[in-house]
Amino acid sequence: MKLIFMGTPDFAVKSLEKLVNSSHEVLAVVTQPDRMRDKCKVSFSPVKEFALKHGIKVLQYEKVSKEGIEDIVALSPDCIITVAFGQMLSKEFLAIAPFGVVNVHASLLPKYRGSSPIQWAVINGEKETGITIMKTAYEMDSGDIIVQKKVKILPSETSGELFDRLSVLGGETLMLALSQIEQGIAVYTKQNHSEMTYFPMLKKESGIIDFSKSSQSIQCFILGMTPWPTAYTYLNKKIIKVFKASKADGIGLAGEVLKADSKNGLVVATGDGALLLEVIQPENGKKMNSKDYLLGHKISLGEILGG
RNA sequence: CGCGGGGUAGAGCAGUGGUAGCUCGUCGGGCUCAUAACCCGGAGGUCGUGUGGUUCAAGUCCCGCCCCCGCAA
Repeated sequence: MKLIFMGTPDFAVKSLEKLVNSSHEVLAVVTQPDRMRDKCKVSFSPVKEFALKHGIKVLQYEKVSKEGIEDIVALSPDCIITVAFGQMLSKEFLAIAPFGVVNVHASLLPKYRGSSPIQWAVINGEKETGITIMKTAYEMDSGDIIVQKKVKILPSETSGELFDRLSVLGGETLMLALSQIEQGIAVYTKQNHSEMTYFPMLKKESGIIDFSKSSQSIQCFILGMTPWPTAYTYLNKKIIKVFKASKADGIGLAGEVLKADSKNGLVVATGDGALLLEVIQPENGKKMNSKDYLLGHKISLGEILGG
């Protein structure tokens, strides 16, 4: 089939890679404008990087549903694929291709609608999640399901690690769905909308740790926020990122520093016990073990993290 | 040319223009039934880089370059 691929981050690249190495023809790639800056250089989105490397035409619009419609229609694709694209599509746009717009979503719909399904699944301590391939409908993540695959979430798996696994599975599952569509044997199953859950897009500020919660849920929170947007707290008004924590003994006010020395590491009280913050990153510092951090920084006991 | 912090011992950090320091680790010794404990002693640095500038004197001030990081996207 003749396809147009729309996506932006690394997650989408795996699917694009599958398509490029298949019998399908990728007419063009649509990705977000190059507004991402890294240091002094302008860096392209991962999807754009990949497309350029493989000589695929790249199109970029602030709103593809408005500015891009004519270009897309002119290419007359059989089907349009979206993977973590980051723009809402108009009804008019959804009707361009004969087979419509097919989306790869990283959750078991109708659960975890929204743009950060992987992180939220980890944050909520889910045991499993998956990939859903659906035909995009106007309402966010509400389209009919074509194929769905489950995966287990491993204990102490971070969002980043799960991202990697799901991006591969996403590509494979997409291929399966496309071949079904091509052969005309695809079954479109309506979602049970009464069971739907929706979680908002994560922002930088979403990463602040609430130490009044249970140790368990804070651990899930940290895993879910890693590597982005990153769980963090404040110490002396400076941000301290937390990458890894394990349960420890102790009790105190939420966020209270119970231990802080290079032998024990940094132990902080939570709502139902305490956590040892193992791997942290101070502002302007590298990621390091909290024990190393404490060799050069003194934290007095009883200090409250956060706020 | 987006804003900002930083590169000093194996690790993490101090260091007001004037002998290079602290905590931990490490090595040796001591005390212990014993120790991640305690005591004594030692090793380990051309202070990111430049046959750069200022100075009687630069880790410290100025200039260039390299690298790391935070914020913002």
